[in-house]
Amino acid sequence: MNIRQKLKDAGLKITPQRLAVFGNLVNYTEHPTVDKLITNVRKEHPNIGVGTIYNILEILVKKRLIVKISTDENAVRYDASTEKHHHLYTLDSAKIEDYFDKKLNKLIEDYLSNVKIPNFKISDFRLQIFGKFNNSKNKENPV
Amino acid sequence: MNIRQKLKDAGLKITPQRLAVFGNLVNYTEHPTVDKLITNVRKEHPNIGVGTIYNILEILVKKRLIVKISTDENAVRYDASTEKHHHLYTLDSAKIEDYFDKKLNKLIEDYLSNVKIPNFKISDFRLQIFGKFNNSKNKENPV
DNA sequence: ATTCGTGCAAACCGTTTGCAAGGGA
DNA sequence: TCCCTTGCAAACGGTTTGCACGAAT
Repeated sequence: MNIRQKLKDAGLKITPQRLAVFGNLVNYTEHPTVDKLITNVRKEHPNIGVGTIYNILEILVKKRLIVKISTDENAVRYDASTEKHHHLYTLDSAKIEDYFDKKLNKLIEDYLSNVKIPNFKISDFRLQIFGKFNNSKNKENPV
Repeated sequence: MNIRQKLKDAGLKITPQRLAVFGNLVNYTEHPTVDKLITNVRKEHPNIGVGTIYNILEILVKKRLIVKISTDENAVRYDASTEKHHHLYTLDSAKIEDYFDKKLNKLIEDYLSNVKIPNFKISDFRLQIFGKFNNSKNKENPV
């Protein structure tokens, strides 16, 4: 399903700004900070305001088209991947990449369903994997 | 090992402020925001400055006595637990609790050591478990 | 005496808000 | 047309920085 359709299904008007912001998130597996997102989007839409971008992001989160990612920076990042997955964090948190692994999903899911953490009802989980990339291809992503 | 000793081993001078900040983090498994931490610490040290607290926290991180926790809030949280563990996030992120589970550690560790993510060298991992508490004991923690 | 740590206050920067003008259905 | 969305700019709040004073060795 494409971006326009997702926006429409969510009951949102299709605007160039929303297409740009949403499209930008969808097309990169490295999850930019809002700051970087703004830079990217302004290549096509030089006059887009930061308020607009934050507004769009919040709406997309509310409509569950994207999701906030935890970081230990003072900046939020967003993830437009719909399929369940995990994240690879580089040590300096300069970027966060998706990691898809259905076997891992199931492994953890099965385990957690058995342990039954006392007094805690699990709704979801996500693995943070810390480390670093070691090939040149990933060292510098054009985002 | 107690707090004083850890500070000393790290080559840090022992000051009332550092004891208060570090001690406060150690004694609560719920990881407060800095804002809350300041409130707590000021009960004993009304004149401690925010700069001092941020400064202390940064030093403790650098000395690896505490660790930053990822959140999707616009506020950093810290964790003084030295033993490897995971985190329980409540849906509104109002608090983050520790979750210790050696079997889970090993399960994931074994799995990850086999999958060998291409071009990525893993140094650590941490599971984020989202959900909510459902007993009164945990609903309101006195922190 | 020198170095390190603290308190204070201003600066910084990511994010939020308010409002008038503009654009999609 | 009507309401939703945008651009702009000011406000906000968590964090950082600079600096002079104070404490420890």
